[in-house]
Amino acid sequence: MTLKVYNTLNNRKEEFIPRTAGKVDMYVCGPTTYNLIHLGNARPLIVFDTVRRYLEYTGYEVNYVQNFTDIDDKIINRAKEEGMDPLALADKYIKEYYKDAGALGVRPATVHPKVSEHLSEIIDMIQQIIDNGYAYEVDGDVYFGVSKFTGYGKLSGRKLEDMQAGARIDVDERKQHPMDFALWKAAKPGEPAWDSPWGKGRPGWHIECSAMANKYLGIGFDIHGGGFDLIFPHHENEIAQAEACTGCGPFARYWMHNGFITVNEEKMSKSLGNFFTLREILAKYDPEVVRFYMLSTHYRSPLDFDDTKLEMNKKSLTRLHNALDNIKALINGVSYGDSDISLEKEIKSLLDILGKTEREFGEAMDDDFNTSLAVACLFDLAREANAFGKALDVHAGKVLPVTVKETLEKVKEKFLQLGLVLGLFQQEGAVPEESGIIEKLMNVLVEVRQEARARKDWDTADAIRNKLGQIGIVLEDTPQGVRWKQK
RNA sequence: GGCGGCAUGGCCAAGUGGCUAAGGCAGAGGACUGCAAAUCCUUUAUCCCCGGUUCGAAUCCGGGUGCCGCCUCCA
Repeated sequence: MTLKVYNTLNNRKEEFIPRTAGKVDMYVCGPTTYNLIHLGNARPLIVFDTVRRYLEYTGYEVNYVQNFTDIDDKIINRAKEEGMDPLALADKYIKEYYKDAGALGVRPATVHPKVSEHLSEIIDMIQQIIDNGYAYEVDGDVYFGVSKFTGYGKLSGRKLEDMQAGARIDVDERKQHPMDFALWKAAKPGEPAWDSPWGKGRPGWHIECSAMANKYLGIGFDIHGGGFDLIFPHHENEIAQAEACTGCGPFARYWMHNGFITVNEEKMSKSLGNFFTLREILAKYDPEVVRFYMLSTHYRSPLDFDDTKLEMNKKSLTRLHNALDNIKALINGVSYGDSDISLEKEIKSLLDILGKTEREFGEAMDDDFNTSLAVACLFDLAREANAFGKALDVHAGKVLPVTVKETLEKVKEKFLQLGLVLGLFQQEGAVPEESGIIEKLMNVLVEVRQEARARKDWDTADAIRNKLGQIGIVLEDTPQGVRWKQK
């Protein structure tokens, strides 16, 4: 099994070979923290968190760097509106970011560097680029001269000549080439500013990632990720800066880009009125559903978001949870010991399926992180496990061989393990609180209902079940006894 | 205008040359159940259109149609 990764740099799937055996260094562009993160921000978080989890699952040690852009025009404008200090505003939304990411089951990166804490690295890098002849200063601004960097356009597959023709921006006459971009912006009155060899100012947008990736991972690190829209100009510029500074390349070896999220088939944007913060979605849906939804499509494909699909995915996920619940109920609700019931054939068959699931799951993920297929593997296992449970039903009430329990434990473990690679089932281990009082109350209700059923008093039995149903508690009568769960 | 992507059953979505085109949701039928729930079994596709390459194509090539994205801050 070898991992293949689609590399935007060459527009094809390539075998993944890390620069250091057993280790992966990856950098993912993080949010500009001027607001709560929106739906679109959530996708790369989930995608690259899953990439990281899978790499770790296959034995790599992953060094994961994700920046926070806490110095930026949008932050400055927003801060002005709210009468806040820009850095304080950024800091506030960094805290909110952690809440949202955490809810989605996204683990914190190994390092979360902030622009505001890396000014000296950034300034040093800009100076080096100037010294190397790739950048020039004009009135306190510093621009990168794209025509001097021969590799410009290699990531996005664009040629400078073509871009010139299509440029729609007002060209700053001080630029040597219309596509030149700012490494350093001179401060206007009232803006946050830092001292530099070119006077007071702040970094341009692209330089931060080059500088921080370089600091924490060094030139030639393994994976650089982000959204499709960042290919140009952001990532193209990152490459130009880093390689112009160090004089060598490649800056990063594998470039991965996740597809966009659309809402009702249109790009999400404030002007179209289909802009959603993650918070708004999480108010209506379990974060696990959102995560599952995003992983149900390959990361490079566009994904359309709407309530109908969310609802569909919620039901799909429930099927997986039900399978897990069914397995657990069999483990806990059946007596095991010496038994003359033979289930060797069923056990062997289930164990074969288990091995097959694990293998196919790996093959799916090895193929450029095909989470859609990987999820299908979980559904296949769920069906087989349920069928196994079905086979046990005919022996309800009898003592079953311990090997059955051991098999079920293995299935449960593998199910949870593979689910966790996708970041699912993270709540499974959660300990129920409430000092067990709800548990006790439910036992009383179930007992009363069972007594009613014993004397065929269906009206009473059904009334209890229906009324519980109205408050979101589902009762299920199974061969192994009564089960209840919250909907 | 330049560049790139996509088009698979009612819906979502894998599959990129060859056994019966994964999986999920919804629908239909059956089993189980006092009735349910959960679950299992069965069932639903001429892979956008037209040409071509090939013994053989959803899958490769050409053309067409439709949709989307990037080129400007954007995940």
